[in-house]
Amino acid sequence: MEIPKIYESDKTESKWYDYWMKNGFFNSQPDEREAYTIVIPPPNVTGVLHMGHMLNNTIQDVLVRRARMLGKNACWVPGTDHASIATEAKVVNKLKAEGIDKKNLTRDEFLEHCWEWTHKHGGIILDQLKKLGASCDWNRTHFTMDEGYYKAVIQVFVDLFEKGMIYRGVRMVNWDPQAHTALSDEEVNYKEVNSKLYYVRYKIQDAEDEWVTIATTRPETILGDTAICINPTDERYKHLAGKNVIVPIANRIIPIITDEYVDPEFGTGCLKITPAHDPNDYEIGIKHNLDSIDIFNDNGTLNENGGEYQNKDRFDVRKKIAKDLEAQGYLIKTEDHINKIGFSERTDAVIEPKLSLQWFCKMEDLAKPALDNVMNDNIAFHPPKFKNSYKHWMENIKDWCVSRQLWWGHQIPAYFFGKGMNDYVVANSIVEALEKAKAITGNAKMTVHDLKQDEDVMDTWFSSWLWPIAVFGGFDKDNDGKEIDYYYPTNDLVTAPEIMFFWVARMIMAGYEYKGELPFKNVYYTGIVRDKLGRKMSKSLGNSPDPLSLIEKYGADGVRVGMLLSSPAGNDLPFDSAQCEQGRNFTNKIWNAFRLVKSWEVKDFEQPEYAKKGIEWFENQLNARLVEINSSYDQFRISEALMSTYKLVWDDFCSWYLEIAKPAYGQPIDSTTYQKTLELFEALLRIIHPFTPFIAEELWHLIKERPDKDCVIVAKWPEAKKVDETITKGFEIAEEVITNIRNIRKEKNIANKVEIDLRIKKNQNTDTSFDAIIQKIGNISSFEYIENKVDNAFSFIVKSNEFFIPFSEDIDVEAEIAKLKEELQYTKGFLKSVEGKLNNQKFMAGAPEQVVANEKRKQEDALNKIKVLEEKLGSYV
RNA sequence: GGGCGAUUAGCUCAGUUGGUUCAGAGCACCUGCCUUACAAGCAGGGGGUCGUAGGUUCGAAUCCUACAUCGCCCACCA
Repeated sequence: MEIPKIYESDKTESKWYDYWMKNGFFNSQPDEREAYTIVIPPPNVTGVLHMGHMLNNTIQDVLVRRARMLGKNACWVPGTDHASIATEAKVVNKLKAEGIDKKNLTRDEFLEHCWEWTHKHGGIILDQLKKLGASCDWNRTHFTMDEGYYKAVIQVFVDLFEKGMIYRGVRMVNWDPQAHTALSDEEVNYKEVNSKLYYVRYKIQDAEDEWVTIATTRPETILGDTAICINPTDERYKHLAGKNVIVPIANRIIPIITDEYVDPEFGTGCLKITPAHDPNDYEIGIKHNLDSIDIFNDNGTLNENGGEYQNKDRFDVRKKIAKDLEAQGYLIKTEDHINKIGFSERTDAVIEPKLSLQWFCKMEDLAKPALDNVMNDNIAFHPPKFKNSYKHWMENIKDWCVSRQLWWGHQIPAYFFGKGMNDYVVANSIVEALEKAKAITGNAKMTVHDLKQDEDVMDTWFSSWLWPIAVFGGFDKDNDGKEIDYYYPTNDLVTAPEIMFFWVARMIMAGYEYKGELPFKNVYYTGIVRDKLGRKMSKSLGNSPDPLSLIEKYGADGVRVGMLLSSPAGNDLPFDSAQCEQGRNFTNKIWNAFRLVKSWEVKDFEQPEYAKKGIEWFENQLNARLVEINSSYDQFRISEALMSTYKLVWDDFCSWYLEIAKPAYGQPIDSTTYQKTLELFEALLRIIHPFTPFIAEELWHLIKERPDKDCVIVAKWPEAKKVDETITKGFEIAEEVITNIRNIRKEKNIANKVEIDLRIKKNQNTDTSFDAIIQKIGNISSFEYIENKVDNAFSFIVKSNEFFIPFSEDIDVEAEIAKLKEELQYTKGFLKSVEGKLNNQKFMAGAPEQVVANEKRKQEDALNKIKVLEEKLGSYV
């Protein structure tokens, strides 16, 4: 069989992915096995795969694949999120490009465009995941607007409403004037902005040329002022309390009130109050019973209260009004000022605090169990440091504004039967609503046409917080519950810390509210994928490589390894394609190891001692690595599990084992060693499979012909047997001897193919069981233990034993002496420090027994070595 | 403004309750090799007073206190 020298990933990946799919290896049905469940964080339906997804989903796939091999019934549920505001924004833009204005469409027409867009783009990201090797149960693909899911969301809304946990009210909300919708606090990002502080004076009513000056960053809101506020303790202004002032330009009369809230140190110590456009002013307005004048339209232009500025944009008005104030002598001065301004997470528009009628969800009761069960580690965060910010958020949680003035999403199931604020019912369907409305109004003649459903939809997260329950039909009353009982609670959630509040916290709340139980046992937080300059990878910066071309270039396995090489949980991943290159090199290394093994000619003859010993060592070493690997996995230290796997393959197997086992050039290998090597290779393929599934499967089948269902993806994870420390230690000594031999070969320019002799003078009883390996690797023709030192030889010392390589030419005695002296000096220094400790009475009294014993052993070893070195030096004189 | 976390080799990170070979790994780097599985490779090697300053201790990367720098989260100062 001709095997190419380079592993060709593109030829194998789709082949095996199709094969796995065909055999249904990704699919899961409840059975008697233990379930292992992950629900995917559903990506936005209209998105494409980015590097963050790559990292996130690689981790999930690694966990799922290993769980499957551990004999669990692994179920990874994929799906997408309708992403209400993001998708709606995209569709609006797309229509705009086609010359269609959303305003001219009916709701149904617009939704049709949304669905079209969803169907066109929805599958892209899932297909990309397949290229990465994601072993999701695709039969279970869900979408947050699927019929059943939609029903569940409505049902939860109705339920919470009936429990009194959802209410409707006028509140100051974050208004996005571009998307024309309210946003939750979590959807607002605050950024520092250079702005100006305008000092504006207001004339005191009925006074001769008496003025009061306020400082504001938003002069346009003067048109909405309904009071001036001062601190009651402020001596400068005390006398003004109760008087009235005239609002410049608007020429309205407003009162001067006092409130502790005002900081006398800031600005002039006088604050203008605009209850309709500032959250604090709103509070003060309520407290002092002030009027509230809304001056903005929903799109950020001024409304009829804006007078001559009506229909102009808020930022234009700011400039214009500043000029006008100046011209009319109201503007005293302006100062540069840095303040924080809220921006919409989705549209990046400057948020306008705005009074509006919205739906809210009470959080206090929901938050309690969600906080407690994270703090007590019933739900474990990895890394645990995220518990801190989770706690802080949960303890200061505010009610959740769940309504959005959008069309794409789950429409709020409130049905209005009259014009009043409270003339509505909340119901699962319009039929149900009609019954309720009839009951309330006593109007038996009412029909569905008398009902008008609330136009708004719900926040996207109001659907995704139900994900771990809804994907298993947990809200469907007609469902037999077999699925939800079996798969819920899920095991691990892998997600980004950015959505800890948006999503993770709320899933936990929903879990306790609706299942009385946690939704997952572990939350693994990934970091942010950054470029070499430390910038977040994003489409707008154009610094993100295309995942699919990476896969094309390095292979999916190579990319997976590259992503995981240095990404401990919670740490950002500084991405460098060199890491994928390393990953690809790793797959190639395995490939070539396989080529070597397959190239051997096999014959029946007695197994050489070195091979026997090599197998004994490697089996032990494999167990040792397996213990490390399992422990790393159990602690969610995926990068460390990968590194141990990497070393097992590269260092232990390729660099040591294969070099030991391989026959001399042109010579055959004995069948025992050959069979054993294949067995060991299979064990390696199992262990690498979660990280590099494609090449593992390819080699699994190249090793031998197998029945259909015999695939590494469903093979058993190897069992870690007890590690024999004497083997580990013994081999370490052999390694040290071999390294010394290699060094001498290199220093003296003795090619590896030139055989040499080795003589050993034993001064200490050490493990000799790997002598055959030293002989093989060192290419030693004659290997003997002797009593006396050898003249004219290169020499070195390992564990007080002297090794000699006799050489016909004269050796450089001076150099040998210098080397010995140096080593002697070091050892003496070492001894001194050890004896310093042993002579310290406080150390002897305070240190534990074991530590003292160790120091004593170190002393003994050092004394021994000094003796050998001195004798050796003496022999040169 | 409040809180949290970090600072260990050029880079990315390990380092479990202070005490064995505790100063480590991978990559990068340097040297020598196209040796017959792999140059996407092999063999060997250099490199850090563990952010700074104090303190506790027989002993500190590890514990304590300040300070410095960076990052994250939260927050209504106009």
